[in-house]
Amino acid sequence: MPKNKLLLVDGNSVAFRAFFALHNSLERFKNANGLHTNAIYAFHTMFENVMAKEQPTHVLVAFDAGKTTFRTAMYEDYKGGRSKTPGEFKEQMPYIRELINALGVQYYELDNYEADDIIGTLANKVDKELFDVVVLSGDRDLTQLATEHVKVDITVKGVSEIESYTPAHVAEKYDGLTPLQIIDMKGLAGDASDNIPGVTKIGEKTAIKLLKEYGSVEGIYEHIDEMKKSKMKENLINDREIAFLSKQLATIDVDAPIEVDVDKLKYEGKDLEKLVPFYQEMNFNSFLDKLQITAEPVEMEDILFSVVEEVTEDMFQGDTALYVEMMGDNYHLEDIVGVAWGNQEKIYVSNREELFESPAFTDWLKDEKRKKFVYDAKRTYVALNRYTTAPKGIAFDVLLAAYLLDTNDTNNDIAGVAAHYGYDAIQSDEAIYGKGAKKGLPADEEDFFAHLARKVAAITNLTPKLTEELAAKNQTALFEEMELPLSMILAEMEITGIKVDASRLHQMKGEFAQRLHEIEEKIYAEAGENFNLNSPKQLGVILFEKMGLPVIKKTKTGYSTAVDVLEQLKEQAPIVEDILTYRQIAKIQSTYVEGLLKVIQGDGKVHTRYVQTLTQTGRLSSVDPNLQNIPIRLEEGRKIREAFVPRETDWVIYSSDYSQIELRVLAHISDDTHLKEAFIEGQDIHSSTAMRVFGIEKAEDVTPNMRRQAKAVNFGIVYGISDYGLSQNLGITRKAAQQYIDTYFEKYPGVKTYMEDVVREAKDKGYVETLYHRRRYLPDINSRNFNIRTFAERTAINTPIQGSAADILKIAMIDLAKRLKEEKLAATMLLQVHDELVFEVPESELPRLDALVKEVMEQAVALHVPLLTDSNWGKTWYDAK
DNA sequence: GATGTCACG
DNA sequence: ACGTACGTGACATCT
Repeated sequence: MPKNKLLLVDGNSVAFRAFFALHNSLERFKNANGLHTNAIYAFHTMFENVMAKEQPTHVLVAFDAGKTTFRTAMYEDYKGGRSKTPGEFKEQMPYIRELINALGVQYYELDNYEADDIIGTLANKVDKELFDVVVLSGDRDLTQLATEHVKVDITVKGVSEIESYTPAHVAEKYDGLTPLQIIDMKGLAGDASDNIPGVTKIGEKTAIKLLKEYGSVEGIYEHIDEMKKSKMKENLINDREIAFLSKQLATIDVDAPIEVDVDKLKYEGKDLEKLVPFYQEMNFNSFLDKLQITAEPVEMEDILFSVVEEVTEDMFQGDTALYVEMMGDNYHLEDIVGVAWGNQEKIYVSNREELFESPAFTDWLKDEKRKKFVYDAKRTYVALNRYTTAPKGIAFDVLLAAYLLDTNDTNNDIAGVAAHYGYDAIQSDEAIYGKGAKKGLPADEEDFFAHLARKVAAITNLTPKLTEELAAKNQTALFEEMELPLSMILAEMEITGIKVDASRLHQMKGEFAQRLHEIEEKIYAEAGENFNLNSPKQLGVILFEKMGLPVIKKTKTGYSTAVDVLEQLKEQAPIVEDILTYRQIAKIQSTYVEGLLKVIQGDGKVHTRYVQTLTQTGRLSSVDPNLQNIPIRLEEGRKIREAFVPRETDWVIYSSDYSQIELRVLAHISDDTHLKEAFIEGQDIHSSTAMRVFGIEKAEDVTPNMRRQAKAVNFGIVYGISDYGLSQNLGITRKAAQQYIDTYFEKYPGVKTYMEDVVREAKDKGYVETLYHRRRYLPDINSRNFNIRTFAERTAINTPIQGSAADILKIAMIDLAKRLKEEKLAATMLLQVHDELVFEVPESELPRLDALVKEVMEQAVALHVPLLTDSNWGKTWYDAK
């Protein structure tokens, strides 16, 4: 029979260590009620680490009972002189007990005794034949307990570093001492942290020397007469009583009157019923997520549902939750493996293709009046559109709502979102389907159906909850009038896709391959050897070791070879220029030419996916392929745009973008007189800034260089400026950059006030908002760590600007989709690139589209300054410039 | 899976 | 004194 293992944890000292392990993140660890949670969090991590490492069969956490113990009775100054325990720590102790309880572990305390004594007694008492013992503490005093069957783990640093004390390790560390002699050592040398006095002038070193000769405190005093006359001997004689008292104080009582039945300490696993709500209360979302994944197959209550044989109309009564399952991310291509729908009364599940043909089902999908609640409307829409018909009447999207409520908390599956809102009758997809190569449908079809049914139940449960939360945060309109309608428009844009001229790309591929080959050969010749040009590591060795170029910047792992570094080196070695060219072409070749070719579908188009629930600011992102970062700045790359063409030959690509939308938004929110004036009068904004910052009277006296610098300042303002950032960007000194900033704020006091106000508000409320109540929480805004805090401050400044600009474009898109339909234009909206919309349009419709787009975009919202757009068109996206 | 680099707004 | 511009995604390399 394998031996049992008993883990004994010194609750107070581990908690105390935990508190200080994450002390510099104190302000980041706060739950919704303002409770600090750093010690709870770190305690949890430390405890789980040891549990995983030791795999004990039995566990107990011991706590100190109170202020007075038998030791204070002996020596009233015991543990005296300690600085007061911080309030931020004390408030967490009750929750640590609650956590231990939820982790399925018992704790124990005993009047008059410290945790040490409980641990010592239990370690001493258990049957050594049946049990090994592991002690976890933050206090080295406990090392005296180490024996052949008791190992003492002491937390050393951070949350994960532990030092294990066995008798052998003690001997090694203390020059041959046994664990029990540690007590004698404390008797002689004392212990400042517990305020144990010890003998005058004797420290650890001397104590060890004495103990090696005489064995123990008692041994020393038995032979004290034999010692030669010395100051030390005198001290020993004078402090005899103190020595014995100190030893007694340092001795852990291994025979305390405790009433713990070791058999009752058997570890039976976590108590999920307590742990899930505890994590929720503490906002420990990462632990919550992990729980979904690693939790033993939770015994879920059975869920009632019907597997549909034949679809009938009565299956679609009233408001209904709908879920469409696919095994992969790309809903443009993935097979639908199952569909479930229902409400409180009844849930239906089906994996039969006939479903999509059945009129009862398709009529319901097409009926706008019969409301559908879903998780991820766009995904649902695109998939169903492909199999049968586009669903109408989608009235709620749990994923989208969760994202709006807290942008930090999504990208989870339903189970993650559900757990966050206190609903746990569902497991994660990973738990049911597995992950990586092993991902697939469960062996038992019944498990799969039950999982789908639970998703429908979760959506049903969460819809009213999240609706209420949105209202509480004043986000109902944002959700109902902006994000949800937009998701349908995005779905249509994705489905439409944009045509890509593969032959053009193939042609470019050949040309670039040729050029790359030539540059490569040249570089190898210059370097005198062949190496992997794509490896920054190998390139670093060539440039900075072999060729001896000066190291300008380092990364975590070695030399930096980024553009700004190479730019500074190109004077010194011709190879550098070639490397820059190589990098530029290689990027275009791999990411754009080859990358795009890989994702062209059978219809000759690419169908991106806009991720609507990801960014912290409200922007969209685009994946698979990313069509929001197609090259434009450099001519070489810009050519890629020649491959983006309209779907019909007599059509053109039309593009319209907002001019300076972020600075206009800033002018609006800050209400700064001069900034507003510049836009109202239609001035060139960067020149206007240059005039004010450099004190120029006439516009024609602004040099291109001044304008360039002013442009950088304007960018900096939007990003939450810092002297360092601006100096890097402009290649000027920090002092000069600071001078620019100071002058800017002097000339634009409204902007300065806005920045101060928004940061103060963020510190106050913990979040910032856009014009349309999109919210971003900034938990770091009050951090004591300079870097973390200032980063949050810059974010507080930038987010309302970037986010409101995103709001405006979203509104324009919704208005435009509506108008295009009303005006019965054939023109189609294809892409959104943050401040730009791209369409394809029959040439004959161009004038009408141009007028409409301009009108709608410029009138999308009314700001204190005008909104302006620039538009262009041509045979390809490249030509729409 | 993390890291460095580089494409976009 | 601290060491940064804001927001993204894809690719190649290396652990």
